[in-house]
Amino acid sequence: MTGRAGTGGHEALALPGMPEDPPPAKAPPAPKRPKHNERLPAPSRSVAKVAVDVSLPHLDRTFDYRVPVQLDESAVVGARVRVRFAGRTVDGFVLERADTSDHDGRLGWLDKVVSPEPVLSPELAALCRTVADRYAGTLADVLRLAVPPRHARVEQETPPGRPDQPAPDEAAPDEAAPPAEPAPDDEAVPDEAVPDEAVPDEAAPAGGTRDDDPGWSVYPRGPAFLDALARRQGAHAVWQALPGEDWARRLAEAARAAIGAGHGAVIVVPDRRDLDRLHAACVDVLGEHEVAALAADLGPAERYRRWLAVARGHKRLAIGTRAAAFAPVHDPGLLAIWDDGDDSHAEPRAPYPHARDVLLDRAHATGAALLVAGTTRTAEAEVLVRTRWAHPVVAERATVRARAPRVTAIGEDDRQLLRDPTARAARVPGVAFEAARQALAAHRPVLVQVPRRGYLPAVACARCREPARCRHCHGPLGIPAGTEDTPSPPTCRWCGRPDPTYRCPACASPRLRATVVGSGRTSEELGRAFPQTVVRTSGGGAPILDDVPAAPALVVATPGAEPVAEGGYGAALLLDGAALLARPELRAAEETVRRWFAAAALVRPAPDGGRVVVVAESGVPAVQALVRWDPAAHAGAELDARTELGLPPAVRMAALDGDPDALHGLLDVLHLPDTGEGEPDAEVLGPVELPPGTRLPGGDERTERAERCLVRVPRRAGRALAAALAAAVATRSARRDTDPVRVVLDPADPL
DNA sequence: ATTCGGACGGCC
DNA sequence: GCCGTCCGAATT
Repeated sequence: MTGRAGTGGHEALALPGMPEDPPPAKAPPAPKRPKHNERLPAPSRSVAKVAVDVSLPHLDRTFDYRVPVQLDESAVVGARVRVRFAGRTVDGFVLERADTSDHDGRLGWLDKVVSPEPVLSPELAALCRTVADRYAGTLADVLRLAVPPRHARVEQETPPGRPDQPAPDEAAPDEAAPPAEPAPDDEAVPDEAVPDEAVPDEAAPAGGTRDDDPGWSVYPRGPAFLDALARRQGAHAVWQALPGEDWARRLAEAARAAIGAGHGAVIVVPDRRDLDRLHAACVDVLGEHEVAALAADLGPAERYRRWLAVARGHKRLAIGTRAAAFAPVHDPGLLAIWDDGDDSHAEPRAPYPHARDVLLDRAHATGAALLVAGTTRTAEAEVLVRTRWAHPVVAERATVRARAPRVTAIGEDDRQLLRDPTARAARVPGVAFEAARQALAAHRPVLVQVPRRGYLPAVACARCREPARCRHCHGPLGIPAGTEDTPSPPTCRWCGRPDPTYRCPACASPRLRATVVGSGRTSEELGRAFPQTVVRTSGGGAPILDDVPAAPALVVATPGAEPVAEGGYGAALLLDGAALLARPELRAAEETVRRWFAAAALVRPAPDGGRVVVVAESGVPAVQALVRWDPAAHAGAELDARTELGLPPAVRMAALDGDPDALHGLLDVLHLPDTGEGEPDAEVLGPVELPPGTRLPGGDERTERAERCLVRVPRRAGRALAAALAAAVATRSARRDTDPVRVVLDPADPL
């Protein structure tokens, strides 16, 4: 009220001299704002539905703003804008223009169009929404992963309508690109998928061979897959590349099939090294002007420049590391991922999407073909095959036998039986020395794959093999780098305390042995055994080599850093397999197989003398898979084992990490999906303690006690689980229960 | 009667 | 998350 006595408040409204339509109560006829400050709404479609850059789970929806006439032209769908939100100015994207709003209250004005560049197409927005939902995350978080930061100068370099290369059909296919069917919620991707007529079982009508891509003809379904690409039939394939395969070229050829038919293509690889190789192949097959290589380490300007070229339709093939799964390729006909078992395909930022699953969702939404490729097959890819959502593209056994090296397994027992003096003295058994000797004699390089980096990183009891653990914090003991003459005492890798008087708690032996031996010592050992031979080291601290010449050399490499050898390696030695397989992780076997095959695939075929020696018991399935070169069978066995144990991907899981109170708070408001069909749809496992020092997102300080709960549901309930978790997280966030709980769906390693 | 502050709801 | 509002308790 004003200075007047309050008793007559209501009558005051009736007093003469008031404005016709006064704002309620407070009515001093204050000096009017001048007219030029007023904003008028755009004549039509004056409502903009905006995705605001606010990652609060309970605010994960669009908000409507009034478009002023001045911004009518520039506030296009997909444009970056600035709006007032909760009293602050925030960034956002226009998702839609509409005539009306569902919002009852007054709409705020769209403050500013940062740029009229339509960076967030409806297709990309829909994909991000789907990914957010699948991972129980927010759209804002996914948009930050999918759309790189703007670089204004780059945007100005080339006007949007003027591609530097003639871009045929620039306008038409863009508009013709919209998603096929909006996926009904319950029959989405392979959880519940129905088989489709993706790749015909017979070879294509044209015959078994495409003269332009003879490389794919080695695989019985290969040519049919390329034909399906050319016809945009939405083929889904799981491809196991043969040893020695020029996979990069095959992928480039697949992209050419899609692009030749007027569509786009996306290919995702694990790292920069693979990207460089793929880029060279794509330029070779398709020419420079079609290819955009997207990598996170380019720097903001170059990153945005290339991304923009894709978004504007100037480049139809986007290749890159995991974020490229979102690359705004128009009308994609092919979506491919190479080596989907590599853990760098998993995004480390919330909501932790995996590139393979992003592409899967995208294939579903757009009707594009999906190609999940690798030398080996993951259990996840096996699910696609087994549900008949995807067809396997694999070579016949005879072809495999002709291309694969000969594999010999040497177990610990074998070593002792052989009474091999070298074997007892060193980690490298005599059979391996012999294979290496032969290869070097044939003037071929020898690949020596050593796990992890460093020098004796982990140790165990020499008598009973019990892993040596810190007496203080139970972290793993390791031996820091030192010299052979003056060895350092074992030291905890978590807390850093040395323990010079270690005794095994199980058997009291003071003696220790290495369980994982780094490349340094192996290099020394082999160097001594072949004194006249050059030793090259790749990875594990040393620079990574891309390739090595066809000349005698010992090439010591860590997994993922194996150089390609010109003409192939004469032999490969895979050391310390037992230690790899013995790890407790869910993916220990799968990962070991993946590393072994990656190295062995670089070796010459058996008929040309190529040999692989793997130090591991020959009876274990992983070794069998390598000996028989049957990665698909191993994936099948792996999936069977996980089905038996109720582990992903046979089931869907969510990991919930947080301090005990926060976890309880979340579980209290979590309504787990339950269809009431007898068996329980969801199980909560745990909580278990997480290792000390586990960082939680948003946790300012190190949480004292971090625990993990696992929620397990049948695959068909995966979406419902994500929805339930998203709702629970939203409830908590609306209540300002802000203690961090990290929700990870399909965690790489739930154990 | 007036001021201050913490809780809570809404955010277009 | 942050702002604004509302209400109760402390303060004048």
